[in-house]
Amino acid sequence: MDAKHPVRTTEKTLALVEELMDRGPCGVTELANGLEMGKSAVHNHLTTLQKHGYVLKTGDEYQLGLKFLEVGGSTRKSMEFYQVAEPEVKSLANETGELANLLVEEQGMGVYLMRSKGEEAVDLDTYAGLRTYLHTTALGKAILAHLPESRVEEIIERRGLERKTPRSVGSREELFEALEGVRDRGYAIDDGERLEGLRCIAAPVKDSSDEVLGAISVSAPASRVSDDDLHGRLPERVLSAANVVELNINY
Amino acid sequence: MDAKHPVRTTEKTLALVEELMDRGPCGVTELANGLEMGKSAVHNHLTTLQKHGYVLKTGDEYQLGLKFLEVGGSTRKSMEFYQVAEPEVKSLANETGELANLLVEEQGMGVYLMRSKGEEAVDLDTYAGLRTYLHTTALGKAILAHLPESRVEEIIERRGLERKTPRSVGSREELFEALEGVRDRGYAIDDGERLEGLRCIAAPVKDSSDEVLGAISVSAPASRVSDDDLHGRLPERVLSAANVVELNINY
DNA sequence: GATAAGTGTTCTGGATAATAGAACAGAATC
DNA sequence: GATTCTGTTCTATTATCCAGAACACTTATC
Repeated sequence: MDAKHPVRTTEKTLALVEELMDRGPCGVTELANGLEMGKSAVHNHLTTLQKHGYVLKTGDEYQLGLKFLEVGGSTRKSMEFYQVAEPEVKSLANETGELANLLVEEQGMGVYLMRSKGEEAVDLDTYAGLRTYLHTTALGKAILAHLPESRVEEIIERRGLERKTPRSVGSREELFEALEGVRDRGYAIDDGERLEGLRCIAAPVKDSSDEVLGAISVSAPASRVSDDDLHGRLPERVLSAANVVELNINY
Repeated sequence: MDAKHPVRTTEKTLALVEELMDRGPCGVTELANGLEMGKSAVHNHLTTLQKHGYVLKTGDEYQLGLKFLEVGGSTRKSMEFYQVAEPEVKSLANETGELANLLVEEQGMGVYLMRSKGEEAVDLDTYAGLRTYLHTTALGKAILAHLPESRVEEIIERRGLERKTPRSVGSREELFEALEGVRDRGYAIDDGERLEGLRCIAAPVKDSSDEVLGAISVSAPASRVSDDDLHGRLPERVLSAANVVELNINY
């Protein structure tokens, strides 16, 4: 699993990229200080990345370029699950008027593949590509509930169970209890755990051999989701969307 | 502009990433042959990228992970132009029922920031992040028409004017003539140049100091776009969308 | 079922290349 | 106009990347 002979130079480049992602546009000296590297080394890495389109220079500042979006967009486009689910998530958003999301698991984390806003949708700070802990969202719990228990244990081991808010899952017992509930109901719920006043309903998408491919959700402000909706109209609609994707994936 | 002291190891990693993007999932030997590198070197680079989430391994095959989408999505999200234009492109798609696009220029190439499909939209093989030559699309011509002539010359020098189809622009004279027309009309047209039977209308978005930020377009099959539409209803709608973005960007 | 040819992975030391540090040029600040 | 910031260039030395060989497997082939 771990690199036996890591390429240290590459690791420095990647650290530089992530530093640039966190800081936004900035100069050579600031990056060199943040990464504890010499200015000349940082400069060499930056000009190399620039040459290949991964970094842009405007004046004396460097920033990430859209080449990452090209590579990322291309990998997303090559995923059958995304291709099939995309139109369904879109109509889910249009029909409910709320925010609809698509999440997959990768290396123990949740990755948003897309989000689609309906007419009235709240504007969360999620975006395509954003990573999230699986145990902190309805989407993540819908996925965890249908992974083998050993995989779930691995993921807890690797990523921990840090509490995002006081109301959220924070222990192994709480999580497994929650996952049991998800399996019983068929869908996962987040009632203000991640964000006060926000309710989410998520359903898993499984392939023909019952392996979970990802999850679909709708997020809406509590003011527009009655307690009846939360266990009636909305889950029905989300489950139906997930079901259509399953049918289209399995031919 | 060019790296004086390029980091060769980083360049090898980037070459590996692009090879992986072109080939899709594949093994160590295939990559090593394609890149003319030793197997052990390729293996070291792959495990390093995997360690940081940029590459995934399934069985004996390696493939790109969604970390690129994270970095790319984050850079896109940090662009004010995208933030402001995104809802407008979406409603342009919904109201016309066709395919709406958003393009920016980067390093002499066009980069699609997003595409939004209306009810009847054709399904082109464009995707967020895709790069295209500027002179081959209506979107690109809308941008070129509002760049300083010296920039346009630089871009021609750097990227050439390769013809995509027999009908498309293929010489400096043709291009500058076309750009003149775009400036006169206020919008750019692609009438089957890029793809037989596909008509596109694109309008530039400029900031308060008249610098072009990008372009918005609608693409539709010729069967649904009359000659009247091509110079009436559609450009009006696209220009209006571009105008709204300009107003919202300049406060 | 034995052999051969494929795969990915590990290991090593010697050739390669990354980088710290100093020096430079230019901008901004005081 | 001196000082202190920038980003950039250069070089020598150190660190490290990588070819090539050997390994453990799996898959073909006869």
